[in-house]
Amino acid sequence: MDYFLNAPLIDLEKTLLCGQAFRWKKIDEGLYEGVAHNHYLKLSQAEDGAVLHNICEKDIPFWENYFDLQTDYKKVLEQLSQDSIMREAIINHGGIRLLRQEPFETLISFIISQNNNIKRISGIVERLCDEFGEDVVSDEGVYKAFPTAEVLASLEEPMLSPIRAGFRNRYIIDGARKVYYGDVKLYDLYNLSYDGAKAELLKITGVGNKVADCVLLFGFYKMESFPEDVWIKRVLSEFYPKGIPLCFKGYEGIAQQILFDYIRNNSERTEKYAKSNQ
DNA sequence: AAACAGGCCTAAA
DNA sequence: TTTAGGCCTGTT
Repeated sequence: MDYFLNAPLIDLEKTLLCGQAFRWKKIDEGLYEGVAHNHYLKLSQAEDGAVLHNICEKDIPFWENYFDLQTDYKKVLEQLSQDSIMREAIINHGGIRLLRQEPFETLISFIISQNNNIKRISGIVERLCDEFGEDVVSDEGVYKAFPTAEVLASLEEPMLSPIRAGFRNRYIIDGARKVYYGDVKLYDLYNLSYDGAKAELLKITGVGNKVADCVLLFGFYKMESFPEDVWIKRVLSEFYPKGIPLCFKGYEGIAQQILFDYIRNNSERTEKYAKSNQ
């Protein structure tokens, strides 16, 4: 069945391709496909929503959660709009929704993301899945799931060389092993505070402040996480030298995504930072 | 060709 | 505790 996902304001192009997730592909105008949490999906942009093509009825709750339907984006944007710079950013970049991603996939993906660009990150993730992921069979064909911690924990560094992640290979293996052997109880982090969960993630070699914040935001939906990468640092120094406004409170992560896209794309005020690579 | 990419590790003060 | 240099690979 095709299912209309009621997601007010959603912009699939931005939501799926802005760099919060790395397994979605644009296959035609307004049409995308990808794999998330072992579920394949093809979907297309609609007015205030998306059409999920040929899905099982039992998967509806899964996708509603993945696309963060429990968050009222109209209300959130109204709150964020109390800030004038954000109000301007929202005009063209307010259609981004946070995706509620799988924690282990998020962890490894953002380990890979460091000192890297979205295009290459996507390529590395794709090769990682092709090499080590299990099959996900769909009506459209056979796709690959993101590899499990168990599989990645069993690898030695040279075995990862085909994915061309370079110096990140040892980080990937360290992360997988710490998760698989319970040194970091990844799936308990849902129940910890932001600070507590972050301290756990920082035990992993290759996970620093920024990667941890991304994992907390995209993998554990801790909305107060505000990952500060080089782009956001430009936003902060240019627009918010005294810190981010109070009206971001509770939704710092959504604000971050909007500002990230704002400074990288289509912003007259920020075109001096024209992105070189994507 | 040289710099840079949604950073982090390590060594050294 | 903070800071500089280096890092795989790929692109411009």
